[in-house]
Amino acid sequence: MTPTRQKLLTTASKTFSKYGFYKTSMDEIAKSARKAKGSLYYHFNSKELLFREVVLSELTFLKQELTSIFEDHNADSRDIIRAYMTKRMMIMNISINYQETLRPEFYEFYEFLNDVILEMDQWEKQQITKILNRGVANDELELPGDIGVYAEMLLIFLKGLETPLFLKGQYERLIANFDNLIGILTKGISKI
Amino acid sequence: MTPTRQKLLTTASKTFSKYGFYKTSMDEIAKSARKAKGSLYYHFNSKELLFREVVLSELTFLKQELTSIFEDHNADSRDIIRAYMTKRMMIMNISINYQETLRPEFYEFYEFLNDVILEMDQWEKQQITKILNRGVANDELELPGDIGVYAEMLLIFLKGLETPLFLKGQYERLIANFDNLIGILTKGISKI
DNA sequence: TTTTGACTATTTTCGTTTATTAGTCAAATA
DNA sequence: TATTTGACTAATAAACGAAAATAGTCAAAA
Repeated sequence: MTPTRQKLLTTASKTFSKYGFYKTSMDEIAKSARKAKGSLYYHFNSKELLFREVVLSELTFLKQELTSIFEDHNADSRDIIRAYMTKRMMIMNISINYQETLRPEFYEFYEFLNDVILEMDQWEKQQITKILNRGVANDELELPGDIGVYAEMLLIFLKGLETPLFLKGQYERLIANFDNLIGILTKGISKI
Repeated sequence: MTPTRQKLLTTASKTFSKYGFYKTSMDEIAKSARKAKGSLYYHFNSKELLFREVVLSELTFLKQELTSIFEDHNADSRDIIRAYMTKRMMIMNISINYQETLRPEFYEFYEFLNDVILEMDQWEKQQITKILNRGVANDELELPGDIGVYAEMLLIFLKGLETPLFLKGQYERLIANFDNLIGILTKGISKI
């Protein structure tokens, strides 16, 4: 990662998060970064690919933060799940460019990001499955049937909350109660 | 409810659900119903008020259907909650005009329906609170703290699922697993 | 009291011009 | 060779006035 590329990427991220993908021009990004537009196209082949990198970097950061949570092998499964969910929502709340991809606009915008989102979904499903499996192995959780399905369900639940929390700006208001809901949910799968 | 008014209302509902609020004209509705446009304005003062009536009738139907569920006083609380949630999603899946109000479009469309939606939310919160209270009284549920807050959380959860299920058209694919998720949730609050 | 359709006022669409923006490339730089 | 530059072109979007469509009105009729 050269300094120029880094500079362009962070400037792009800031500008996109301020004006959104469609209201941001490549000229504007280049100018803000004090670089020529040619450099922008040398490093990122198109506007879509640039935005892709920006969203990808937000998701990469999210993954890092989440990974640190389930690496704590001493914690109780229920606590790990709780921490995972809370942290996930906390980071997503500041991932402004990811949030833009949630808008179900008219003509299926952001289709070029489908694979990025899909990859993240699969990653998350994997991690949650890991946590659940560990919990069952430790005799802390009770999950009859396919554990993968439970992981998928939890993910749907989390993703379902994204619209009310981030697009309708209710994160601040609801996050306090969110703990409550997670409490119920984790109690439902807890053996103890 | 005169026959003309009824005819206009059902025609409006059909047309709106086919083309959406903005792509449907009042002329089109009047013509489809084989009535003069003046009649449309005699019964409903504006296009917005007409759409309001249409959505209201969908929500009224939903209320009726849901009411029949928690009137069964012999059923176990957990089963009632499960039935409530499943039926709610089933009816909403066919409430096309309500679904249109879920789209968070650019300029805060459908603001004129805010009070209708708010009223429905309050009604639902009330009903869920009732069910939970009964469950606690019957010693079937365990809910320390404010029961109203739990009801609100359940509602947020249900409303959070509306976007993935209806706007992203995943209802058919996910409804099977939905039961699973409700199972976990209700187990979390179950005493038995 | 309800229904009608011709009528007006307001919005939206359309076609054209103008301006902006995405993307290219040969030359310069390191 | 790898990177950076900015003038350049092609594609897209904004601006705008004219034409069409649509929301809403109203006097007459049923």
